[in-house]
Amino acid sequence: MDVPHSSSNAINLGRLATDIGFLLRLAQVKVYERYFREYGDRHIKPGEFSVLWAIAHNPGVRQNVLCQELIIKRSHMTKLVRSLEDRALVSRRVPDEDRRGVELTITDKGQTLVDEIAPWFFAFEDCLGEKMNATEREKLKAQLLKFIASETED
Amino acid sequence: MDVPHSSSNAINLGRLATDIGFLLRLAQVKVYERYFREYGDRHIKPGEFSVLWAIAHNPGVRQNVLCQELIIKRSHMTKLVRSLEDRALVSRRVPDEDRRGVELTITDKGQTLVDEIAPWFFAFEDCLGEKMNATEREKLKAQLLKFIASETED
DNA sequence: TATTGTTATACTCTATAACTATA
DNA sequence: TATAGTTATAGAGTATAACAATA
Repeated sequence: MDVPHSSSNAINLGRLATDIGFLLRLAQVKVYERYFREYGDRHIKPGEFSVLWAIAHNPGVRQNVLCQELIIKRSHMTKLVRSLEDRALVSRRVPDEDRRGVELTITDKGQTLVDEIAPWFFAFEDCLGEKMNATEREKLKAQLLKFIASETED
Repeated sequence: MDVPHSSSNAINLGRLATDIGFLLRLAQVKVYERYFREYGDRHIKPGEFSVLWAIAHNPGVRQNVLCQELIIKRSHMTKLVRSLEDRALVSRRVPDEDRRGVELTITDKGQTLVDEIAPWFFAFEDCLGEKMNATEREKLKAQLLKFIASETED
């Protein structure tokens, strides 16, 4: 198996070069770098968009459910949601049925932003790994989904 | 294709559920969570080990080369290396040939630590995705390597 | 001028724990 | 007691920019 840098570089990473954790980190850093290189001036971060998108597709979703689904810590979600609320992109409502919780709904302004962002956000996704062919990209996604499933509910 | 949470959950993530960037983040978070659940008391973080390991396998490696190979920013590498030096695990030497740089070498104490850590660090790696079979894990690694290569030198 | 490493600052995401309000 | 959310604090890792020393 070909390892990263093996052809162009003097350094020997040994087993680390095929460590799944290491490879996942490299892959994510590459995506992150490219996102900010190409869309850094768009002023929306991947984490923010994922929350906004999830609320848009699940009106009235409870904040706690978002935490579980997107694997974001509660304390961090509080900040993310507040930031979105400060920009009038989402609204919060305390339901009478259970006044401990908060229901989140996207605003018209938020929906307009999602409609504007989603095309290029997912176009970016389609470009990732563009030097692989479509079949290989789908294989990678499928293997990642299996991996995540195998590491869930242990 | 099966998407995460689709069977057990009420929330609809739409296209986000198969977004490569999102999947990479989920996979990495799962690895991170498991590492600290199982090895949190070992007092060595994955990033630290990767630097220590790379120095052990490349005596006299230049700090800047480590930055490029492990994709760690220079300012962050300074802190990482200093932390390792403070624990007497690596030593620094300014070469006469180019006094701008620093050559890194592992100490006897550092080598002893690497010898102690490496077995369980890589055993952890072997356990990741253990519910997938070995062939599928190798496929995932292969696809990740292709992906990283396709996102390098753009 | 360019390169290597350091320092400083800031932001994201993580973790933990204490706290309030509600169930 | 347990749950939902908030607040506070800390740490890792990222980014940027300015800086000194050297090439």
